[in-house]
Amino acid sequence: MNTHELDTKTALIQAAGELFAQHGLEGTSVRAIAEKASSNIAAVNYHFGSKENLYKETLLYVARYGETYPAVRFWKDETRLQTREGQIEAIRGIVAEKFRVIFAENTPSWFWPLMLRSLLDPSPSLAEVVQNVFKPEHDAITQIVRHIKPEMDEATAHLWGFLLFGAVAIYVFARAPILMLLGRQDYSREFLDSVSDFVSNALLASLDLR
Amino acid sequence: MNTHELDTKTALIQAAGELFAQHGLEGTSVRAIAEKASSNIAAVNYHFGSKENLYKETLLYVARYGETYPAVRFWKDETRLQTREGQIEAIRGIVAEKFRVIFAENTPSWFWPLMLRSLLDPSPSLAEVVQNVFKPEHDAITQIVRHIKPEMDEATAHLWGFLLFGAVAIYVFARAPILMLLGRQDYSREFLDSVSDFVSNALLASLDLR
DNA sequence: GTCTATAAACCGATAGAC
DNA sequence: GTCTATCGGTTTATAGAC
Repeated sequence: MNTHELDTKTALIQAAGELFAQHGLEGTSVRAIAEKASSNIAAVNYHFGSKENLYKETLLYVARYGETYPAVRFWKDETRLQTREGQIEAIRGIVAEKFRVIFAENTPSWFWPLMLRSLLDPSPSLAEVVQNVFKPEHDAITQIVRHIKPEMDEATAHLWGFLLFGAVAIYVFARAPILMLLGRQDYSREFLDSVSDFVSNALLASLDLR
Repeated sequence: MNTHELDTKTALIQAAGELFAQHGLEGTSVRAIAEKASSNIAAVNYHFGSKENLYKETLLYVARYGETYPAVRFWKDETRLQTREGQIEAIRGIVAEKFRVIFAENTPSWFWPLMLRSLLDPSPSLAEVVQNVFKPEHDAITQIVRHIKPEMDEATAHLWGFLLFGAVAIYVFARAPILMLLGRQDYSREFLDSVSDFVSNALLASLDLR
């Protein structure tokens, strides 16, 4: 696989990812992808076999280059979770890094809308995405929460993980309605910082950590 | 408009709603809608003018028959919010009713997936949906929260509303992944009750109401 | 590997019979 | 109001030239 071929494949994945994020798998045509990637309609089938396979590759691409597993890292360094201050720092750090990575300047804006859309769409790739992208981080979060509150049962720890997920994800998949309700044009850096702070505080309060 | 015509229109809306929820506007064909509604491909254009217009009608149908504005009701009956117990009851009641209505037996399972998908899709109907379906409830929630905590500024009250929205919506749009992570086949009544309880407690904790 | 041309199927919308 | 037939356009996928 030479450089040129890699360039074409990457260009197709990036063009496709952006279009899939906006219009979904079924709403995006191979022609539109080829045109956006400055390629031709035969290239998609040559490099990926089919549109469905290219869709799966765009999801794997996001999992590879947009990965954010802050809870996994905090859980590996368990010693920092021994003190109350360390626990607070961990929760704040996890939330802050999620917002920071998801809305970073150099994170393509289609990464997470595509990820969340893939959760809503019935697709054969869904199980793979959940297993590789969401399960490791979710598992680490439940472990951390049960470490902080040993009396919490496993079922409740799962719900806490979903609360964190929902509190962050809403700003991705309901971006347009949120901006409408706030009368804003876009999320500013200051706004995202205040959201991260607010979400951290709410999650800490639910753990009796202040 | 006779009964038969009403039947056909309703059948088309219900068939279309289910397909739009699964495959989106662009992923659903007029032929598939007509077949599912046991009608013919000319019926959609005869009754609704276009596929886009039928899409808009399915959203209005959900807004009409699936409406759940518990916060609006609680805010209208402001006297119940004077005591601490009344405030706790209000928050619990709002959360419980949202889960109850969204996952009710007689609520078609496509109602809220379609609603949430419409937030993610760039569509001319989005502004109308936000204005008619989400804004009234969101406004009531911010009012109630600011009544409970008068020192909270308006921006933070908005964030609290989004926290509530995200905490509930995650169980709609990430239903499949959540079931995978829990190793379940479906949400049970007991599970949804425990989720409603957990979310209420977390939201109350963030307001220092226990 | 890249591209044009094209095949075969499908799309939304509509005309016209009943 | 319902339905079939059909128009004009687009879709994915592929064959074959370079």
